[in-house]
Formats: sequence, C-alpha cells, structure tokens
Amino acid sequence: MAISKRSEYALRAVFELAYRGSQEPVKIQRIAESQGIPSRFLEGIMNDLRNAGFVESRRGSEGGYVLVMDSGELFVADVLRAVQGQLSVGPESTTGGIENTYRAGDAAFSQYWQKVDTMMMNLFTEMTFADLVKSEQVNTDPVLDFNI
Amino acid sequence: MAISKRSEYALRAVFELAYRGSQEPVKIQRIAESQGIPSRFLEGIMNDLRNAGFVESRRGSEGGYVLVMDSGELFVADVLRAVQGQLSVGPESTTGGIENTYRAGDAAFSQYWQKVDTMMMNLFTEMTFADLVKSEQVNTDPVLDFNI
DNA sequence: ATAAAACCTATAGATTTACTAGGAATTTAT
DNA sequence: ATAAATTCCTAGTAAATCTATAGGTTTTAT
Repeated sequence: MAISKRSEYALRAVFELAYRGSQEPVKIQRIAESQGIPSRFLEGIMNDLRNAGFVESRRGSEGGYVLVMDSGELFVADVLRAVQGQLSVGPESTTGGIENTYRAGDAAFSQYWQKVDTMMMNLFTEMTFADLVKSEQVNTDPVLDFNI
Repeated sequence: MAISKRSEYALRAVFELAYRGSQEPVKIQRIAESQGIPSRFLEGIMNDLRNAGFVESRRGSEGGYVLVMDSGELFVADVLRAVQGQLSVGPESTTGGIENTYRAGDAAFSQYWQKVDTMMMNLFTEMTFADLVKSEQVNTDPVLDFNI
C-alpha cells in the first residue's frame, strides 16, 4: 500500500479541521486553499469522510464541515481506511485464477507480509490528529525552538 | 510504497534460488514454473538482480542463475531496492510546481512519514532470505509441527 | 553446427490515479 | 419568496503506471 494523493489530501483536510479547532463549519474552499488541494477533488474526499462518520456537513451559505469527534480520538488509520481501499503492504493475493498449487515460499511470505502489515497498522493506529497538531506546533512555534 | 507484482516475483525468484541452494545455475524456466511467474516477465527481473550484483548468470545450454552471496547476507530490502523505484511509503513530495508556500502540517506530516519509512525499512532490512527459507521449512516440515 | 538458454528493445493492453464537469439538492441571507 | 452559496451526486477524461508479450541477438554446451 502506498499513500495516494487522495489519502494524503484526506489526512491534510482532517488535520486542517483539527488544527483550526473551530466549532463553526469550515468550507471546502478554505480547506482546499489552506492545504493546496484541488477543491473539486476534495469534494469527493470529504464525502468519504462524512460517510465514515468523522465529519458532519452543513449545506448552504454558511455551510462546511465540522469534526465530529475529538481529534485525540481520531487516528490516521481511520482516515486511511475510509478513503483508501485496502491497507495492506504485501502484494495482492492471487484471487484471480483457481490457484490451488502450493509453491515453496507461500507460507514464509504470507507470514512475513502479515507481520509487515501489522507493524504498519500499528504505526497508523498509534497516531492521532491531536498528536499531529501538537507535533506541528512544536516544530513551528519559535518560542519552543531551543536550537536558536 | 506498495509491493508490486514485479517486486513480489523478484523476491520469490531469489527465494527459490536460496531455497534450492544449488551450486549449479537454475534456469529462468525452472524458477518461473516453481514460483508461478510468467517466464518472459521474469527475464527482465533477473536482469535487474544481475545488475544489482545479487546473482550471476551463465548463458547457453546449461545456463541459468546462481546466487552470488550467502542467503543470510541478502536482505529483502536489497532486492526491493533493485527492482522497485523508491521505497518510501509516504506520498510523493510535490516536486512538480515551485511550491514555496508553507502549509500548516508540512512539518508534522513530513516528520511522520519519515518515521513510517524508517520503520518500514527496518522491517525490510532485518529479514534475510535465509530467514525466509528457515521460516518456510518450519512452517511446512511435518516433523516440526507440534500442533498435531 | 545445432540447440538451448540468457539478453535486449519495443510495445500493447489493462488498470489506476488525479482531476474536471455539469448539474441537483439544500441551506442561509436578504 | 428569491437568490446566492454551498454541499452532494454521477460521469468522464487524460495521463501515468503496471503487467505481460513479442521478436530477435548473443553466448555457451554438446
């Protein structure tokens, strides 16, 4: 699994909402401009996020999107799952043909890819958007920069 | 980064060589049949592996490929690097336009993807083909199956 | 000499990705 | 009520990437 542009945009959009921490809905246009995302493209992404239940939307003049849950309870893994098909790193299982023949290495690789996937998922499941916001603040706030 | 079919084939091909442990060259046809890889496709892959210096080839009637190094000194990461472009998981860096504007989250995400990549690389760099062969034997040898 | 195999280059078909377009539905401001 | 703003829904397209195939050249063992 590679992080697609779509996934990146989804993460950045949620980050933007968490970063602003606004109770008022934020428009797609705003999010798009702030994060450098094509706005029409972002529409579809926000839809996925809404269907997944992470954001609520309001239409009309003062419309936009609001984070439903606390950013400390929303994980990178959640968003990735919502916008990206599968999250596994290993190669696609040969579901195509009726491959019944066992090949030397099947067991070893299957086990290995499973391990890799697990490690990956752990990384994605450990990181919340609150963490990311905190990290951003630490990295950009000059007051916190002790290296000057 | 997702593991492409090409990468999977490369790993399986090297595994096959390590698994056989033969001093005699193994033909592409044999590798392809054993591992279920399209043989013409495998040609290009073996070429990459040769250019990377992991296998040596012999042409002609009794030709084929031999592993150059001990399978305990060859890592999954090496093979992936040889056949797959980049190994990073995070999204492509926006090298396209002259994007100079800093966006909220750049620091946080950049740091995060770097961490993810590092963890990934560790997984790939820790696993040798000798390990995989061992794992395959443990998983398939009935004598070693204590769960019966 | 012949056969068998690696090697080289090109390319076709399929799939995925990133993005765009047009309009319908809904809410707010006036 | 009307108009404007915004989300929502459904296609579709251009480009890239990936998988695989094809034809022919070079090398080697017998």
